[in-house]
Amino acid sequence: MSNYYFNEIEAKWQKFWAENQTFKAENQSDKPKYYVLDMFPYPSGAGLHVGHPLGYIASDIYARYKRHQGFNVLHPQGYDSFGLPAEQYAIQTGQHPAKTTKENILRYREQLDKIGFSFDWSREVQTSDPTYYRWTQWIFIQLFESWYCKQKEQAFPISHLIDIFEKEGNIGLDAKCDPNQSNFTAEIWNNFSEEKKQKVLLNYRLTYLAETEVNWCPKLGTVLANDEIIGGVSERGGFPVLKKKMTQWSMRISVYGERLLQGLDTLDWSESLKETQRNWIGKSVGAAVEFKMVDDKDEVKELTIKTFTTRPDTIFGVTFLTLAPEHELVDKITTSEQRIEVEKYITTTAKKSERERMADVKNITGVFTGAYAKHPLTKELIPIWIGDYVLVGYGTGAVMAVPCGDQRDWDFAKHFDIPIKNIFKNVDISEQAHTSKEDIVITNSDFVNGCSYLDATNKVIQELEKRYCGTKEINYRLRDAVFSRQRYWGEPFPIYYKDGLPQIIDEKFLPIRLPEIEKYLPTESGEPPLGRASIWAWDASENKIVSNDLIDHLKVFPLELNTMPGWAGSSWYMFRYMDALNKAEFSSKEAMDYWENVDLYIGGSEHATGHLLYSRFWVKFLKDRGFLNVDEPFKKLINQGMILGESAFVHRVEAENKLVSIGQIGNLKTQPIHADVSFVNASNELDMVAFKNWRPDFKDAEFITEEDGSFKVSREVEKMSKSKYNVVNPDDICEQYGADTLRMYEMFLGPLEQAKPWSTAGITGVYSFLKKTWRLFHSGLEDSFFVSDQAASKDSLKILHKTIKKVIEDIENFSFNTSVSTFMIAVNELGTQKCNSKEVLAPLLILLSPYAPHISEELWSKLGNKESISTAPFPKFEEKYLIEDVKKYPISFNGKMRFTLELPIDMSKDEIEAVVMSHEKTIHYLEGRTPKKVIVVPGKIVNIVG
RNA sequence: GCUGAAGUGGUGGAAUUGGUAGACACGCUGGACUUAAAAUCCAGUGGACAGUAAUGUCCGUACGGGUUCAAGUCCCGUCUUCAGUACCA
Repeated sequence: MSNYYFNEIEAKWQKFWAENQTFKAENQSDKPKYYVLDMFPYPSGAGLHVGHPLGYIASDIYARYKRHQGFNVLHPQGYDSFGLPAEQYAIQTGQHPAKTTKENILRYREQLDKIGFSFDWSREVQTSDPTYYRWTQWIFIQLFESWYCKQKEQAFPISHLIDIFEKEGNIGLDAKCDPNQSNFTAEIWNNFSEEKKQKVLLNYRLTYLAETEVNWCPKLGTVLANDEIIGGVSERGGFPVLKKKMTQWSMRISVYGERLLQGLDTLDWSESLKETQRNWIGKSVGAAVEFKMVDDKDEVKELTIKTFTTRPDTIFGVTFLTLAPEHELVDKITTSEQRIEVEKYITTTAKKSERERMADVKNITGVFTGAYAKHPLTKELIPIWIGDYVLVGYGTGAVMAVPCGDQRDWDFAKHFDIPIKNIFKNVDISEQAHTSKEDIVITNSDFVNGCSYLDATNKVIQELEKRYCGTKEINYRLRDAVFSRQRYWGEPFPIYYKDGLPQIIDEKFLPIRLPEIEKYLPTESGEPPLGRASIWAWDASENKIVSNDLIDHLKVFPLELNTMPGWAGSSWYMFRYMDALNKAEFSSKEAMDYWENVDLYIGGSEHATGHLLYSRFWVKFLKDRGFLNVDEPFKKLINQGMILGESAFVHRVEAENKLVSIGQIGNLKTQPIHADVSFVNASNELDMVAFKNWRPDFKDAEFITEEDGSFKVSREVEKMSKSKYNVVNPDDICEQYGADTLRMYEMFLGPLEQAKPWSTAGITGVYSFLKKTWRLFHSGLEDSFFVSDQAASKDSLKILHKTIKKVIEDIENFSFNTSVSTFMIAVNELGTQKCNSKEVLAPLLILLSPYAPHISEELWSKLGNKESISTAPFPKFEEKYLIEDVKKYPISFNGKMRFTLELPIDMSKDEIEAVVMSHEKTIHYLEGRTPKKVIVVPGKIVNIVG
């Protein structure tokens, strides 16, 4: 074989790697470990397009590089195979989601295999596989059986909590729980009924059942977590989302808020991603301030309004309070005169959807309750209003309004003609509020007059605490995560109900398998799809019922009918890969002690507030409970940018069956119509016949072409998607140019983290590079394989070591795009030199092999090697090959390079000085500079650059 | 609004600690081979001006300033684009 027949080569080596298990990782090794992970894909029906493998190629290059460097590398792959699309498809077609999922996975695997990844497939996981979700259910049980001790900042087993209750009650206990939990003594606890005890414990468990206001998406028939909603509509499908009260499982992630925030500082993630998580956690430091209610006789009632503020320093500027319309005290405090108006206001706001409320931001609405509260420091009477700019879900649902220091309070006060009190010295607040905290001097404010923001804040909090009407408080925006979905294709909960209270199904019955149902829709009575199943916990593989207690979920004990959300399975999969076949544990201690956590994680940034936050939460929890030994799952994270598609548009003359080439449009009014990109060549010319066959409705259309007879389309960069007909399939590229070309071209497209459009046009550059590489190993005359054993020339060794240096730097910095250029330069130069020395060509192959593994393996074996190139040690860079006898010292005057001095490399500082002196300039060394960099002062400064 | 990232030829993008901007590739132009096309190979390719030419001079990294012998790179200000997020008190 003398030509570069990439198809044969690639098939051959892919088979070789699979048969020899070349990339199988061992859980024990003398080598240092390295764990490279990709975010595992959801196997969608559309298959992979060229954008999907981008991150996988990058991680594969890194994994292969680390193997060459002598690491024991874990580089697994699997599938996040529970999810909505398979279920929507099931609803439409009646096909079981398990079947579609299996087919999609097979298709994915086929496509992935063609690209030549070095995955260890023996560790594959699928989240929808019962042997996997058995452990997802197990983790859920551990969460249910745990509570969070605030004092120790750690989760503990619920049995400890019961001990504490029995001995001390919950008074003085610093635990994170439902804020409405009241206090009890040990005696009271011990006298509680079993049912009451269970209810109390539910308020402490890390996963709990609660009636919460949830984001209900009627079109999808399920609730959504906050991060699954983008701009008021569902992330999947873009359907409207409403607020609805439902009893749901929740995860008490909020108790981990501070640790999730602190942990970010230890991670090697991009600043923007960390910032996104910080914003999502949304820590704000301030004070809780209590305002006591007064009636007409000025007596303090037992009603207290608790507000949260980040600006305690402005407390003397309070001129009113605003409550959220849904605030529980609204009803109690409203005076009879104001009642009708208040109720009217509440009904109108309740009718508004989240979206309308967001769109309505500029419209100021609100109503006076008629009630007053007493200012905790001045004792003045403060009117209480309600307004929908205050959200019930944030802080306490009530704000102390300081119109001089907050723009929304200012707008509200102006609108309703409420007085505005200025407490800032020399600041004009007639046109807008003064919201800056910097350089302010507080005035008009009793004991904090003349103070800065910081002084005033501290003094006010001190005073509030002394008077028992306020404390320093920290608020987080992070909400507990809703964990129930009213869907079929997800993990069933290991839960049944007894007297309306949730009970854990014993571990020995896990996994609780998904039951078979006839239709994947909610029941007629509105229960989730699982309500259609009467027989549960049926082990199809063993063909028996796993637990007699659970035969019939209606008659014996009702089972939980919700399923877990998509992020359940993906929150811990990185640990399953370490020990994927373990039947006794989710992963063995030995395996986890060895692999620890993911050293490099590559995936899209769209998971910033979902997966990447939830998995950190679960890992911290599992660590607390001693099931894990690491605090963070992903040490280093890289977000690969999206590869966009270049859509093609055919222009149709409005209201006519005429298609016009873009050069002929002129003044015609046209509509763009998506054309499949495969009908368009690099010069934007459309294959008219193919287009007509593809869209029979344009069979008789008239084509107005350019003068040369071609028909041109317009182009636009869009997200790659089936509906835009701009999908480029990696299989086609592999077929036409080979996987090695695809891999290198995807890297060459641009920096890994940037979004960039795919353009098949440029691929020939990379392809011809690989052909040139191939030819480097062949003699020109007979075109046969020929590599010489003779020593390499100095020049070619120099090229090799320049390349080694650059490639190592590039891989370490994830600048794979510039590496490709480096290879191209090296191969061109070696070609020019007619270098065929094994001394240079063999190391070059190893350098290339992470990028283009197939061609490297083939040429490597032709060099006479029996072992796979993937075990060869990476070439070491040696400075000596780059050192020349003569070094060039360009000399600049006034910033312009004037001439170059060529001096022996081993010249000392003094000798260089002498030479420069002889150039009739006055010379002066700057202290601390190396001899290579000489600063000379001849009246003007001259600089020699080495 | 806030937070983060970025702005360099026709295009994607290179450029250690400030040191000859535009590497490499696409595209384009010209040439070789070919009946022709494709493929392949070779040369040229930021702009302006001068010169028959080799070449030379000037201008150029979003815009306006500044520091420096020297700025794509450092500092100040402005604009634009992208991403995330938002009545968050």
